[in-house]
Amino acid sequence: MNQSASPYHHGDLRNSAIIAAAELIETTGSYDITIAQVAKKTKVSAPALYRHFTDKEALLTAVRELTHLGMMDYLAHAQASTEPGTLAHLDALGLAYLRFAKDKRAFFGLMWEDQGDPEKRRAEARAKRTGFQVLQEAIELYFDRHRPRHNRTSLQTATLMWSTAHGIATLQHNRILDTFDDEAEPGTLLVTATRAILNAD
Amino acid sequence: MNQSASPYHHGDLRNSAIIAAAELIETTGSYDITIAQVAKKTKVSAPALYRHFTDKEALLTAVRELTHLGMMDYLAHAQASTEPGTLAHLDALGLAYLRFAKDKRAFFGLMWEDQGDPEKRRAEARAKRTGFQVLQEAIELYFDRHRPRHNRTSLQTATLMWSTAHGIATLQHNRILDTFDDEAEPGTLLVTATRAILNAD
DNA sequence: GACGTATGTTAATAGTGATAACATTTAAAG
DNA sequence: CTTTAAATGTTATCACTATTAACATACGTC
Repeated sequence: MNQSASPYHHGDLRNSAIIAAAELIETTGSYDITIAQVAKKTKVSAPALYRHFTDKEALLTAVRELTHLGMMDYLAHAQASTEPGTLAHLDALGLAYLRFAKDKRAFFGLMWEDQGDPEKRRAEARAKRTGFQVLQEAIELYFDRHRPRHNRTSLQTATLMWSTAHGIATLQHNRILDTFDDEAEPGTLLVTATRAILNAD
Repeated sequence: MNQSASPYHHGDLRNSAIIAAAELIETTGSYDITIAQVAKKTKVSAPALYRHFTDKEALLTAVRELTHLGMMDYLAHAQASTEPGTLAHLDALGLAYLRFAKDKRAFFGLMWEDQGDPEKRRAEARAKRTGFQVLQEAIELYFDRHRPRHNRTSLQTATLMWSTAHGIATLQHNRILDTFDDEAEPGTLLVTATRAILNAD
């Protein structure tokens, strides 16, 4: 019962390490963290982490899972605060995405990083798809109420909208948007693009 | 005159190193190269490179300059092979961007990387703007011939179009597009978005 | 209570960017 | 020319990385 009596075994090192890593990413503003930093923050030796993660990448993958959940929170909040099937609903989803990219800058960079290994990529595909499907379903509801002039599917439209939102978010993330247009306001760009994609024939 | 007589001084180490770095990035398909690799390829000791670059980042910055020139080639070719002021001209520019992202995968990743230091970012801003301005001017010519229903400026439109192209390119780059929509064809997405952005009110 | 497994530890390795101290070549100045 | 300073190389060294090896301790089960 007395924890300080047996400090040899941590008890929940795996989860603690994931949280420590996430906190480090949060505070340093970069996902370029080291195993040693995580170990220190968890008050454990660096090799101990290898009992719970095959390598550094595996730890980051675990953080990515958390990150996807975090993004889902943003999307869920947007969903809950607007009426499904409305244009405002789609706007809210896109704006939530931009807000997430800005609020959780380092995590945004981390989560879309290429995994290299096709194996690992597949493992994370589900989490990525989940967010995308939220958008696609929202678009379906929108199309139910507002029949578009074009004949693109909800899937095609979602891909188009996500691409646009992702482009804006990424340019903002890498601080390039200002370079192109110092007046550009990401949110304005997004709602403009959204309307164009939904309505154009 | 006899080069092999005095191999101590390389002669043009700075440029050789930049080219070696670029070739390494090309062949390995990643811009995560090491100073040691570049030194070896240039047949010089690693510290020698520090006579010509303050640090690794400075070397990569030099490669980025080359990369931007390379992208300009793609854009220039697109410009030369289509009639200015036409929709086909704008399509060609966007498609050239996508093709560059695919052909020169590692370089595409490298060139848009965030510089962190605002100082360094400014230094590269010019190169980034150059490509953007090509698009903006092409849009101006297009608007001269095809008065749009909306009243967005060429700058706003260029920002919107670049964001979209960049989003598609980035999702493709990070191998996420398939995850969302395995039928999605980047070029088709782009021309669809282009028309929507240009024509929608 | 003995014993295997899980989970820690410290020691050690190869590879990283970078600096210091030293060597050689080149170019300028006398 | 020759002396000398600057430019540009070299090898040795450092602090730090991810990771593995060898060893130690605690936990759960028979």
